[in-house]
Amino acid sequence: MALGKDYVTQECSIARALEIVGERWTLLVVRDALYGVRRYNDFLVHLGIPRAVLAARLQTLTAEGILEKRRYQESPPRDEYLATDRAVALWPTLRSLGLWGRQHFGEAPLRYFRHAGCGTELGPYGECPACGIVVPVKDVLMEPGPGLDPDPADPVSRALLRPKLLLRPIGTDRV
Amino acid sequence: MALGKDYVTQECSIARALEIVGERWTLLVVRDALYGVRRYNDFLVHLGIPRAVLAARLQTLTAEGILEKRRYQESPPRDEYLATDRAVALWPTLRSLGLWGRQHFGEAPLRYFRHAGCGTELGPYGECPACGIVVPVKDVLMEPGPGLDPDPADPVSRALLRPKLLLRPIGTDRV
DNA sequence: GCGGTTGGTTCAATCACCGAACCGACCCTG
DNA sequence: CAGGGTCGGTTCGGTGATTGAACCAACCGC
Repeated sequence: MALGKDYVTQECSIARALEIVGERWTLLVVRDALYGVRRYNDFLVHLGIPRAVLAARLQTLTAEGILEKRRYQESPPRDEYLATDRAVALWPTLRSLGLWGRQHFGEAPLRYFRHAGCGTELGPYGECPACGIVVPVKDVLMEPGPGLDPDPADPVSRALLRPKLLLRPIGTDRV
Repeated sequence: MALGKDYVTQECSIARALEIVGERWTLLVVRDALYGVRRYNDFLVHLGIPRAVLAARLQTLTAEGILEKRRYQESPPRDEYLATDRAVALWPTLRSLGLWGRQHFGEAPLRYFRHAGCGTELGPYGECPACGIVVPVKDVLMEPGPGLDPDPADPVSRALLRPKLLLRPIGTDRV
């Protein structure tokens, strides 16, 4: 975020956070990372983001320690971007933001998030009402809801139709 | 948010939410509204936002039902912008975002948020650890922390140095 | 040798944001 | 009743970010 003026005058942790994740697309990239998207091309087709912007966001997110660039094969050299603890720590924010969007502007739920251990749907703060604990992100099970297009075009959306644990890499079933 | 391309392809409540509050400055305007800022000029000096951008944000936030424009005096005609339920519903998001910013990128806490009833500092989800309840926004007491500039320039920041309940209008002690 | 995949970079056009100036309605003061 | 101040904007030129399309390079499999 640097558009002539940043939020430096704001003495506020919210402003500090928005300096880093407040740019366009950035929070959606983090969301996808938590959903298990890891590769440049998968982010690209799933988000419909311009390539240059995606490259810039991945770079700043990596520089800020929110994603981690890791080589997963040597020949040809290929890197993937993994969600770090800082990205995982954004889960409550993303969860409450999504809940707000659905309750005030959405219709049918698009995705359900459950406690993988017991199947109970998460409460507003990511807690499991049945178990009385805050569910770790890796134990959150994501399932498609009724509002979701059952036959999306891109393979990443299609992979996300199947129930999956957050942070687990998507199995795109590439051909 | 309309820059040639919006987030319409995203079937996601987070994307829906970001369409509305994802633009630059928007979440800071909502934050200020929760802090008790109500007037155009107070937003202006506190945020340091360009006038045209502020006018645009206030208009869209009003149109989306997040703020409510209300006349508070007739002559000269003056309006104020009040936080609606939709703005209040963003409190968990702002709270967790601010917490994330402080824990990962901040140093000393800038503001404390306490349960007005018992004085206990709020937990990460806006709950009172002592009382075991989620504290309603109007019962949240905001107090300055050690990291805050003790003598800020603008009168709104100065007014926010005193402990105050969220949503209560700031007393700017205007001359 | 050829086409395909992956992960980018470059570039012109467009759009949003910035800062400063201007404006109109109203008030208060002398 | 003229002059200055406040409040809540609008207008406008300049700058910077975003976009979409094109290009590119390394490598693979055939």
